[in-house]
Amino acid sequence: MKYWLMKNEPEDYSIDDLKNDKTEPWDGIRNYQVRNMIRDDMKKGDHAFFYHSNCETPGIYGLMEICKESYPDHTAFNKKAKHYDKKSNPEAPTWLMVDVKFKRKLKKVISLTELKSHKKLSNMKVVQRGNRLSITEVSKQDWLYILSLEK
DNA sequence: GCCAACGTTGGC
DNA sequence: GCCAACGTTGGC
Repeated sequence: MKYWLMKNEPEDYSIDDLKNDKTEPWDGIRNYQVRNMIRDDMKKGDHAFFYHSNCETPGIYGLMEICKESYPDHTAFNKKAKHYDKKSNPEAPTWLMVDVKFKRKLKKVISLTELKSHKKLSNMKVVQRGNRLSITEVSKQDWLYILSLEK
């Protein structure tokens, strides 16, 4: 079982949207590193943090679970979709997505500022300068440590 | 809204 | 295959 941190802009889709929808395809991944990760390493039942990026308080807002392993991201073929990719061929899809299931919101938001203030978490990708991957793996140790900050 | 960091594109 | 130009991400 692995643990992940998945970023999204709340303006686009937030933890509250996921709470309403229960499950949702995590589409729009257009980065090869991230695609390879979800294709090769992400399994049904893995746990993930829902991270809000590009907003007033970037940070971890909730917990979710991977409920469907990677499959073609059809939004890549939709000219009207935000992340349409004209080079992607439906016969051999370049881009993949997984489905996520809402678990719960955190009792309190663990902001990026707070994450950065903990030396123990300095190995996390999300606190490192210049990190632009929208999905990163979180160690079990860090996962548990972050959950302990919720209290 | 600015801009640093980094990925991608494409000319050569 | 190099690398400059360009686009995107995302914190601030």
